[in-house]
Amino acid sequence: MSSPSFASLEGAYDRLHPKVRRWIRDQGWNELREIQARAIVAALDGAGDILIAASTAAGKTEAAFLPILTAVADRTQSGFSVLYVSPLKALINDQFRRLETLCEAMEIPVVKWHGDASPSAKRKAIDKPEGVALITPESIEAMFTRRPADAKRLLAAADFIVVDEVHSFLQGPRGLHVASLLKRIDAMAPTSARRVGLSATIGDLRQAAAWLRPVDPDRVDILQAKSDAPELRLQVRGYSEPPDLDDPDHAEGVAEADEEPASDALPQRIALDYIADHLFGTLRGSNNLVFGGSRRTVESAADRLRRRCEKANVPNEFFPHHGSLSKVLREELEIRLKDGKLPTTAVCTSTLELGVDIGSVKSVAQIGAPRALASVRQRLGRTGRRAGTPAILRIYVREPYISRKSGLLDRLHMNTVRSVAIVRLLLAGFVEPAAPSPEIPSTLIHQILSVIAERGGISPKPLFDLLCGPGPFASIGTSDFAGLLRHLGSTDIRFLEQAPDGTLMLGSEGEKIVQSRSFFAVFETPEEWRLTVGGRTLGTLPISYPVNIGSLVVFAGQRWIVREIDEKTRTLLVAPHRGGVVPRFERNTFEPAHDRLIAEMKAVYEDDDVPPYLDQSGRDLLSAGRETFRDWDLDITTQVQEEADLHLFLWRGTQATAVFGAALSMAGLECEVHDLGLILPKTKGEEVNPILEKLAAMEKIDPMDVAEFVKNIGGGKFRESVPAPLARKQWADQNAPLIRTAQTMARTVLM
DNA sequence: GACCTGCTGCGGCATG
Repeated sequence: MSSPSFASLEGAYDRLHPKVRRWIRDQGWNELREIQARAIVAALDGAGDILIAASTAAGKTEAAFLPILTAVADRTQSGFSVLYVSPLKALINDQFRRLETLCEAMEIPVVKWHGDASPSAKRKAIDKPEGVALITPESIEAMFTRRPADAKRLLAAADFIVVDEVHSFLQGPRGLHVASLLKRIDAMAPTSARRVGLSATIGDLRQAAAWLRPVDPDRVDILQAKSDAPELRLQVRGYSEPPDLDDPDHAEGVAEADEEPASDALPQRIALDYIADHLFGTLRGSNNLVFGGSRRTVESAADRLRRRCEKANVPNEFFPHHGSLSKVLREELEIRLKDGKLPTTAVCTSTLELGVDIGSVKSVAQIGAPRALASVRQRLGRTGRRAGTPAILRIYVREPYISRKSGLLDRLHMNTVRSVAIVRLLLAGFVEPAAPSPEIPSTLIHQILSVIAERGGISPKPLFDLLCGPGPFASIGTSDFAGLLRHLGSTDIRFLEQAPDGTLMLGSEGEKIVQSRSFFAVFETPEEWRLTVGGRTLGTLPISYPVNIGSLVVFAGQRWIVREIDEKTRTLLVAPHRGGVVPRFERNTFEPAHDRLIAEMKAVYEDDDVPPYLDQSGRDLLSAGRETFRDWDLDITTQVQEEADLHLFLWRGTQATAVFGAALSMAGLECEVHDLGLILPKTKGEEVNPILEKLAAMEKIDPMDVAEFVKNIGGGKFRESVPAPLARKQWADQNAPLIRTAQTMARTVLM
């Protein structure tokens, strides 16, 4: 774990291959960044794995590749010497451009290997595998299942495997997938390749080290860049929805009218209209990113901003960017941002949060209070990148209008308070650690199918040894595994079949799944409509979105009318139109908040400081929220009866609150989760207290019992093929610590 | 009351 002292770094440059040194001089670089010097020493003096954690644009790629190319420069063995694994094709294309001249100077071939990369370049690499391959996890998967013999020839002899954006793999099914593929590459190789992880600044570096090398995390050399965070300028602006607005969400979906209506029928302006006014006045003329939080808000805001440009008779410089827009439209915008010739503001979801090079922007804005520090930091990394320029962040908070009918939760102004809590934790340097992934069994099923496809057949024992043990599926024991195999072989699943000698082979369903092109990714893509105008694809809408001939839709920052519907090819032909409705892209989940964020919200309620970065309206909202908090004595009061409903204030993160809610469901109480606790509809305190007492008094709550009451347990592409007992056991294992705190919570909430 | 990500191999044809 030790990193060399700075004194020993001075000779780092001299350790590099002469051709690398010449390339560095040709770039006109005066010196190496500290993180690069440290990586050179770690890679060339050490023999183990390395984790490089530094902010965007800190030169991580060069930190890894300068020493790695030095180390492999004289290699003659066949097979790729370096694999670079990236979560994004676009990132591979960027990195290819950055590595091209360096590799050319070293006479080391480098090949892009993803779905859109040139087949002939890939074929050439198959004929003569050498040098560096830049590849996606799904392309590795494809190589394993479609050309296993080549997989071994190409991948097994690698000296280094570089994994970029490691933080994006620390939770979720795709991270489990990559970890499993790395393990399978190791299993083919005579000696394990050294792993080099590149990561943004993250909460728990040891977690990342454990992901990178599960068998020996303590021996991963962790190099963290000394943070040279730029000056931070921030503002939190508060906006209240107008009075008498039945449903601000509905209002957001109605695009502003094209013509000014008669003065007696002025449409109600909603908070988003005022936010758009401010964005238009503040951001015009420079490059910026506006994070909208949802595709719907992105479209709604982009439409409002474009209209302001039209009204002011100036060229539009605000464009939407999200995952449902066609690649062409997105790339046009990315190029426009990077070029920097025309002032450009992208209104985006998290699409522009990581990876892809769009240059440095002047400021970042966020519509709606953020829920995670990890993404706020990542977004801030897009601004203030040139020396001497500050990082600018504006948060636009929307709060409901308060009338006499308003409820307690509305009056607490949680969004404003959460924004203040976010800023406090941002300044304190807090970042959420990775949460456990519920998709472990589903992803294991994927890998079982993949290994069998790769090898034709395999016995249960070697299959277990290959996939399980330390690594992504460590929580699956031998009996779980045996149960899973039996389930997958059952007549209603038919993923597997077993030969008389015990060899596992693909069953009829398993065969179909593996043959399909969509097998390579461990995540699902829902069915969608394709929107086209004059043969050009604008993007996609969920198939669940109701459309008719004549439907109006705001999409890609413009307004359209649906002219034709082709059910067979799932295509909508649209034409420009003046009216529009902003579509819903649907999904009924919400981004979880961490324990510490909610605890900080409580601290914000209890304090009486007036943060200087709040505008006047934000200050008013904060102070009104605090007043409500004090009026109800919420520092000590945990139960509040509000008409027929009972509030339980828990002040815990989303996951702990949800687990407590599941424990209550077990006891027969239905409830809804929100940031500060639970709502029990049509419930009285006297009904709840005996149940809480019982929970608090129980010697031990068995997590398996609670698991019975969890809705949508597990997750992942193959969740429906996970045996129910295994799904419950996994949930119980992952949530056992929270079940223990649920008893403490029951005691706290008792009145 | 949420977001994002990825994709083979082959036959048949036109082209240089």
